[in-house]
Amino acid sequence: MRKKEPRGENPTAADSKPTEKLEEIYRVAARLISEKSFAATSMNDIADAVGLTKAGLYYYIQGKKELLYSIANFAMEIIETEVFEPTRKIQNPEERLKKILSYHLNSVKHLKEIKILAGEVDSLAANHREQILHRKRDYFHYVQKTLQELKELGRLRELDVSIATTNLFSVLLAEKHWSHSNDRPSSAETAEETIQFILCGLLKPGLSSQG
Amino acid sequence: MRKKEPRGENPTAADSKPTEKLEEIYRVAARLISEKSFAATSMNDIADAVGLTKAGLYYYIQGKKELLYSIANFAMEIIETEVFEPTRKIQNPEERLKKILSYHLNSVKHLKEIKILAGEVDSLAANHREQILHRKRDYFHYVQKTLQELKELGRLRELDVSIATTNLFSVLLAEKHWSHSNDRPSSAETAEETIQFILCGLLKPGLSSQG
DNA sequence: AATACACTACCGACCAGTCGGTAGTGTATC
DNA sequence: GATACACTACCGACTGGTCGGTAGTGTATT
Repeated sequence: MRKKEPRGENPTAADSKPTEKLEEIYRVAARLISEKSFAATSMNDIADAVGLTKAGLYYYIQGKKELLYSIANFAMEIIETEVFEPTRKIQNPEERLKKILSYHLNSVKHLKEIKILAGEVDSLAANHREQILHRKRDYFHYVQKTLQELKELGRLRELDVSIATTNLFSVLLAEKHWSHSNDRPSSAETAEETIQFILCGLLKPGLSSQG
Repeated sequence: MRKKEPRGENPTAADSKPTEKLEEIYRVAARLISEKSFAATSMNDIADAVGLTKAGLYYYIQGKKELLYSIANFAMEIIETEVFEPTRKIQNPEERLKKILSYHLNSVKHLKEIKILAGEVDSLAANHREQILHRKRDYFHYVQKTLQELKELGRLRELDVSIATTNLFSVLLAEKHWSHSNDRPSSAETAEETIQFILCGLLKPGLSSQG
């Protein structure tokens, strides 16, 4: 049973560098899946959107669930390189938290892929799901640890760190699905307001070193 | 062309429960749809879950989209009777806001149906979608108006009322889909912490009349 | 000639929805 | 009390269509 890979790549490095077309497929599929849902998005939809037939699309990918898994991994890598890596060395937990929020909301241009991470994990095959869940847990605990440090410094108001982290993620990951299709292009100002909303919900007032 | 309605509407019966099965269908379908998604939930899934065949299920409902529409209306009615109606007469906007949050998070036992309201509206037929969106808009504006009143009283921190309302809804509607299946039964304490999180994110510190 | 890329044509499984039928219950007539 | 009809609450079997996925073929470049 051979896998058909578009590149005759080293079988030990399973999915290390995707081609240009493959990245386009990931990007387009992520957009479609996040707009509808995984189940509501057909392979024909994706194929049409990237200018291929379904069979042509299957030249690049192994299956629908494998495509979802690739997108999820892609999204986790974005989080790790654009949020986790640039903030992990910051000593001051308050500054670290601010950077985490800022990078997550501003720098990351791939919120659609991340939205998939949040909502479609259980469409994955069991082993892949476990893998993605593990990486998600790691990120959650990284933020939670930052809040814990803040609490130990007395900067946090009286609250449960676990619940607080959950609430933080609620705002970070929220699609704005209630208000009328308010297509204000989630600007830097909006992000800044959202960051302030989260910070004020967590930190004690008056102590912040305003930046 | 007659509609086939299961309700025999017996006027003599003092204790009639003709829509019992239909309500069970709504409840079960809402659970399934909120756990998977509308597209991923088949009519056979729903039929099995209520102990019918698909044909038997179709005795009670008109179609898949119509079922979704019924659930959405059911959820909107819950919001209106359990959140909107009990709070609309409260004069003090801060107290009104607190009650809105509290009723939404605590009293409402139908968060799954409401989650469908938030996420699956565009699976509806066009006319039904417009109707539901209108009712959602009304609720959004009701909360937004409360924040506007608070702003005019100087109780709100420096923020855009529209963005703030969106952030508020983000927390209210969030499914906790990031952290590991943390099945702490979303208790009253969790709700109270979430309410405090929202309030602190919105209101100026120190002015609140602590209750 | 070999490889990469893309197509047409098709498959079995499953989907939403329909149709004809029927067991059980009530109820009015003989 | 037996017959007749009406109505509720379902079911088995089916249809047209779409799904994910595949086999086999063509073509352009190397």
